[in-house]
Amino acid sequence: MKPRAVEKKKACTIADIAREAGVSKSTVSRALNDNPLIGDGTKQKINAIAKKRHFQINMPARRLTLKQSNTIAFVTHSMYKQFSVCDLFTMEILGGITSGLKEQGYDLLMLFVDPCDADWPAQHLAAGRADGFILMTSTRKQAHIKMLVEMDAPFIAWGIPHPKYSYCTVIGDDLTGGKLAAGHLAGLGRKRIAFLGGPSEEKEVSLRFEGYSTALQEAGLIVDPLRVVHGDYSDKSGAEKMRSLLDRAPDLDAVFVNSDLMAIGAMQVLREIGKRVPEDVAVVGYDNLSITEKVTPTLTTVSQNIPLVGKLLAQNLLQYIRTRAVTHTTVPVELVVRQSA
Amino acid sequence: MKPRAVEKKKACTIADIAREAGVSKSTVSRALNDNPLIGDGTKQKINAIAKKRHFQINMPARRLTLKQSNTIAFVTHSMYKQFSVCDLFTMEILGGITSGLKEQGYDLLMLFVDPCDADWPAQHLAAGRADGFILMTSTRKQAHIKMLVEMDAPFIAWGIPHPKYSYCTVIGDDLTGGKLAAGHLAGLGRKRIAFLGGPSEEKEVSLRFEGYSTALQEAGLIVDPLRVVHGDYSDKSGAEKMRSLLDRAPDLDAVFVNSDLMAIGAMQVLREIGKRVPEDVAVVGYDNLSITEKVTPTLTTVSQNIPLVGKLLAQNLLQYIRTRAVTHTTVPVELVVRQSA
DNA sequence: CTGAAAGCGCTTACAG
DNA sequence: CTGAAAGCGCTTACAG
Repeated sequence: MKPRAVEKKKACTIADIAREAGVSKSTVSRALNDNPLIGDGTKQKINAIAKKRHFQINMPARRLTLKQSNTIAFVTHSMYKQFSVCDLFTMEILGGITSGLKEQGYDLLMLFVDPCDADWPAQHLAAGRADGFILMTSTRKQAHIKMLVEMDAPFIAWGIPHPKYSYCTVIGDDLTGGKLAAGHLAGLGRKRIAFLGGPSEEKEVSLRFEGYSTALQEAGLIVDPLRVVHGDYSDKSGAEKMRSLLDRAPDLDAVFVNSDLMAIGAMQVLREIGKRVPEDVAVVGYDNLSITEKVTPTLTTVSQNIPLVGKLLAQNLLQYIRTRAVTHTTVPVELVVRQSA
Repeated sequence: MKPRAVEKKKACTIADIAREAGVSKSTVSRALNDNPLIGDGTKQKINAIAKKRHFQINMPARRLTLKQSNTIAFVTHSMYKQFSVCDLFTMEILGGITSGLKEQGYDLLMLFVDPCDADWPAQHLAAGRADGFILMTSTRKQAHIKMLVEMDAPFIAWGIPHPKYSYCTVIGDDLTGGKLAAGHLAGLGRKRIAFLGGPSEEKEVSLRFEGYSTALQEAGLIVDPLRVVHGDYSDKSGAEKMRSLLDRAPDLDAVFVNSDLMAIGAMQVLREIGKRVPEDVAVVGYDNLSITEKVTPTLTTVSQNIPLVGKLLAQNLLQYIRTRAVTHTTVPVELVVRQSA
C-alpha cells in the first residue's frame, strides 16, 4: 500500500537524454565525453538536459565497454581484528593516495589480503574490479611482488626496488634521513650516539645506517658496533632493543631510532630506568607520524612527507598503467625537531 | 620486438567455457551461480573447466546486468593533507568493516567527501559505484544524514539516531561507559572526580554524563558543576579544557575524559603543572585506541570493541539493503584498566 | 534440466 | 558534424 520510492530507480540513461534532445545515443555519448567532433550548440543542449535530469553515467556499463575499471586497489594486510598503531604509517598515507587518484577520476578500493592468498591479483584484475595495485604490505611483500611481476600486473610499491624485478617504486631518502638524524644529534654535542635500526636485512635500514655512519665520521665520532642494534619497527621491539643497547653501551647519550613506534618504546624504557629524555639520552625517531606530537616528550623525527608519498604512489601508478613507464621516485626527507632531541 | 604479454588480456569468459563444455552460456552462468536447476554432472564439468581456465567473472558485466555494485562506500572527510591521529578511531574501524563486507562478497570503496559537497551520494548510487554508505564523518554529519534520508539512500551511521529520521545506526553504550569510568574512579577512593566531556550538544556526551552522575551518586559523591567542562574530542581541546578545569576546581583528584585523545592532551597539562598521574589525578579516557598503550602512563579507558563495531556496521547495512529493516544496535563497552587510573 | 534471445547502458568504428 | 549498428560479458524470463 505505501508508495515505495521505486520510481527513483529509473535512473536517467544516455538513451533518455538522446530522446529528449532529439539526437542519437552516439551523439549524447560523444557530447558528454566532450568529443571535439560534436558541435558546440549540440553539446550545450545535451549538457543542459543532462544537468536538468541529474544524469549520472552508469559506471558498470562504461567499465564493461571500456574494459577498465578506473579503480585502484590499496593492498594491505587484514589484521583480522583491527588496525593497530603499527599501521599508522599505512593509514596516514591513504589520504594522499585518494586525492591523487580522485584528480584523475579513479576510485580507491580497500583490499585486505591474507598473506598466504595468491589469488587476489587475478580476482581483481581479471574480474575488472581494479586496474592496478598499491602495495603497502610489509609481511610477505617480496612474495607478492614476485607474483605480480610474473603476471605482469600493474602495481607500485612503497620501498626500495627489488634488484631482480622491474616495477614502480616510491621510497624515502633513507641515506639523507640517517645523515640528518645522526648529524642533528652530533650537532647537539652528543658523543656516543647509538643506532636502533629496523631489520638489518632491509636495504632501507642499511642506507639509514650509512647516513648515520657518515654523519658520525663528519663529526669526528667513531661508529661503535656495540652501539648498533636492530629491531622490527614495532614499539615492543623498540623497548626490547633499547634494553639490550643499554646493556651493551650503558654510556650512550643519544639514539637514532628507525621508526617512531620503536622510539616510543625506547623512550618508555629510558624513563623506566631513570634516564631523562633528552637530557641524558636524546632520541630521534623516523616517520613523523602524527603520534609524535602527542607523546611526552614530543619526538624529534625524520619526516617522509606522507601526503606527497601518497600522491606520488597514485600518480606514478596511473602513469605506469597508461604508458608502462617504470618510475623509481625518492621522496625528500626532513628533520622535524621537537623535544626529544 | 619483445613479446608483449597481450595474450593475457583475452580473459576467459562464460562463452569460452560454454564452447569448451558444449553447453549454452545460460547453463554456464547457472552452474557457476550454483543454480539448483542444473544437474550435478553438468555443474562439475563446468566448474572444472572454469577452474582450469582460471575463469574470473567480469564484475562490471555482472553489475550492469544485476544493477547492483556489491560495493559499499566508506564515507569520511578528506583531510586534504593527511590523516591525523584524530582519525584513529575511524581508521581502526576499517578492518572490522572490510571483513564483515568480504564475508558477503562486498567490496569497500574509500570515499573522502568534501563537507560541502552534496553530490556524492548520487555520484555513487545512481552511477552504480556503490549500493550504500557507511557514515563516519563527524563534521556536517547531520547535513549528510538529512540528505541521504531524503533521497532514500541506503546507509548506516555511527552515532546516536536522529529523532526525526529513520536510518540504521550503531552506537556504543555511552550510559554504561560513563558509569564504568566514573565508578572505577570512585572505587579507587577518589572524591573529586571531574568530567571532561565531548561537545555538550551531543547525545552521546549527555549519556556519558548521566552515567557519570549516576556512578557518583551511587558512591555518595556530589556532582559539582565546577568540575564539568566540554571540549571537542581533540587532544588540543583536551589540554585546553584540562587547564580550565584546574582553574575552576584545583582540588580535583580524578577526571573522566570523553576521548583518549583529549585524555592524552589532559595528561600533558597535568604533567606540565607538576601533577602526577595517577597519584595526584587519576585519568580515564574513552575509545581504547591502540595509542593508549603507547603513552606514559598507559591510559585506563573505556573500550568500544572496535572490531565488533566495524562488523556490525557492515552486516546491518547489508541487511538493510536487502530487507529495508532499520536497526539500531548498541555495542557493549568495557573498562580497560591500565596505569592512569 | 537446457537453450535462444533479449537486455543491462555504454562506446566506437564505420558510414554518411 | 551525426547516426545506425555492433559489441562489451553477464543474467534471466520464456520456451521447451
